[in-house]
Amino acid sequence: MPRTEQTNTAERILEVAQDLIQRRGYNAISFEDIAKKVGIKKPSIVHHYASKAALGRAVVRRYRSNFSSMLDDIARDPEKTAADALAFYFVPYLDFGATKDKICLCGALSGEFMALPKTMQTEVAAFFQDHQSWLEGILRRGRENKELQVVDEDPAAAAAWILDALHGSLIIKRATNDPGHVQRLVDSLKAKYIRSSSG
Amino acid sequence: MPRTEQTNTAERILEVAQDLIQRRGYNAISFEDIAKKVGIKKPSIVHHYASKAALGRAVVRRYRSNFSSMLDDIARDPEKTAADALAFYFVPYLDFGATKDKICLCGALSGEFMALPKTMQTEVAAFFQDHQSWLEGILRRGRENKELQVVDEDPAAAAAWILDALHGSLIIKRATNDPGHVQRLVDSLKAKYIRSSSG
DNA sequence: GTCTATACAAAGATAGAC
DNA sequence: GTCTATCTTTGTATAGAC
Repeated sequence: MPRTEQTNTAERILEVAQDLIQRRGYNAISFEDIAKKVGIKKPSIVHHYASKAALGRAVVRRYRSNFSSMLDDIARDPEKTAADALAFYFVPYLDFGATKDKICLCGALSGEFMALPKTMQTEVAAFFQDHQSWLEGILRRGRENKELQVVDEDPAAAAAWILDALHGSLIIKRATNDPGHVQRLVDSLKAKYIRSSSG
Repeated sequence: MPRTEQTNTAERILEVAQDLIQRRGYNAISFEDIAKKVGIKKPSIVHHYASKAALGRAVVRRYRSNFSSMLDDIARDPEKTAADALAFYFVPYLDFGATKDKICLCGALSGEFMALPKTMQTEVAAFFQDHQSWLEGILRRGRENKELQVVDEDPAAAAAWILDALHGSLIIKRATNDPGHVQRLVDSLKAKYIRSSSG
């Protein structure tokens, strides 16, 4: 009856669904799985999200939006150098890397991309494009400022390379059960792009 | 009745199943999908592979084995330099990259890794470990021979980086429908590691 | 080795009471 | 907004004829 509790159900469904997709993918999970974790019954989910596709789309959209807000905050912060921004960008990947069985939501969905509803495909594509653009902007700024070491490289190519490597590292760290995998990649990336204070 | 025809059915099932998984993942496909493409009925598949998990495992095992044979042939060929071997390694990725909706089998399976049968997980993990070891060996040889530019880098770290980037590039090229994505990454990798003949 | 027929469980989704 | 009950389809798998 308290209205505040009820409004949160839609949000809790999104959180649980996201967590499950990051672990197991989209086609392997069901309303039943989600309902159990939220502590409700299957039809209650349908009340909030008309279909599994609609729920899936809402999950990716929210994830993408949250990520973008964070990235924009960093990019706009006048106290942050391009090197700071790049280092901050790595943090969520390091966080996923530190878990045993979670990866980026959109990385998880990419394996079964062609078996995803069209509306979800659109959101996943937009996620990667957001990140490509953002990274490209940071690298370009860092090259002009000399805050980053982007010398013989096209910023667009470097951005794609970084994005490819980070997402690849997540799927491989989980498949090979290698806890240090992502950390080692990020160390390499930092060594390459971020001018070290000791050198 | 001709025995030669019948023996091939098991093989054709593997080929079709692999193709479907590379496009849509494991949990999104069914015996029905496979049977239709092979031109048989569902129960005929079960005759060759006792369960979906058994079929899935056979698909990955065969893929891994074929890939490894190719890699070993290249590595053992005395006429091939480390640079040749690395360039050859990129070819299958470029081939996947040239398709609209196919990626590496093990990359496709990695998104839903935790929702895979244990026996499949083992094969997928072994695939990535095979490739890590092989790349590491080639890079180490190339560094000693001076056939490759691996200077300030640990060969193990460089191998992981290359593997991460290639698999990441496949999932992102498909999600963003970017036909040149993998080619651009491979160009970057070649520029970095393979001493160009013109410079 | 392939088929028809069928068992059985799980999935997404709907109807309607509370 | 949540529930029970149910519909319908699809999935994996089995039984047994040919």
